[in-house]
Amino acid sequence: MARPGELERRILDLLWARGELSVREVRGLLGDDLAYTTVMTVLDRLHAKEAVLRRKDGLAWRYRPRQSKEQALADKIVRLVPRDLHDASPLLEAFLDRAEQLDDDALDKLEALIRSRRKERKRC
Amino acid sequence: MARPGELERRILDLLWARGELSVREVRGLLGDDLAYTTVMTVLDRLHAKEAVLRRKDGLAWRYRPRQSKEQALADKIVRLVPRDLHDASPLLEAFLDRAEQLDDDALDKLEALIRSRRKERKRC
DNA sequence: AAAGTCTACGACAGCCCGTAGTAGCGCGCA
DNA sequence: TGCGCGCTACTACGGGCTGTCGTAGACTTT
Repeated sequence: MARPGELERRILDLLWARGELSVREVRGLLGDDLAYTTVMTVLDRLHAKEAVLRRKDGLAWRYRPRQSKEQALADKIVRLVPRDLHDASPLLEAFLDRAEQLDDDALDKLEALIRSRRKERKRC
Repeated sequence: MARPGELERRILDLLWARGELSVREVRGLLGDDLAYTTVMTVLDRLHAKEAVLRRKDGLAWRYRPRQSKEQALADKIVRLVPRDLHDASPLLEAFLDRAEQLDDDALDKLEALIRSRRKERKRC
């Protein structure tokens, strides 16, 4: 086994890439020769954790992500950040570090977001 | 038990607050009535994971964080964010959306980072 | 009715973490 | 000089999470 959670992550990635998949489809896309029930179990657990939604399609369930990859990631990060964090810059730098591709457009958008954030804050 | 890792986190927080502590000191500051060896085991595991450094002081070890709280957080985030993240704006948007903790100060810093990003970009 | 497809449920192993006991080592004190 | 105290190293156990799968039953299709 690689790091724990690896299989769950790979399956989630497939769902993010494809939108909605059945157990059989996920199993095929994974390519490893996992047992059908292995994939089913993982999807079932993801559903129990409310990481994915599912909908009946005939006999079978079809699974889809509950939230976008970005939202999921942002949630994880928010859960990681302690409320008493005093200096946020290392955190923000870590973000921007990862984002080589931030073009001017994206930077504009972010600034706009910050401004609207400020306004909102003032109102409350 | 609360969430797994809880005790480790509390102990790390103590080290970040106090700088350097012995097992006995940590145990006292925790306040729970944990066995001495419980605290020792956790510190030992943190050391094995290289989350803390230690130095002999007479018979005993004294433990201190390997990195600042902010750096540790940034590292965790970097590990969480995939390297193939092409467009960071959705993520940052999602983050700004979720992060009620971000105070004005943090927003200022983010703006400053964006500005310096812009400048850097122009230069290249 | 038989064969195939799905699901629900149970199971087991391995890792991580909280929690703790035991054994042994070194130092200072009676 | 030997004893007790403090500290460490090692071992252990239980519970939760994850990867992995088997079995049993239900429904569909042929």
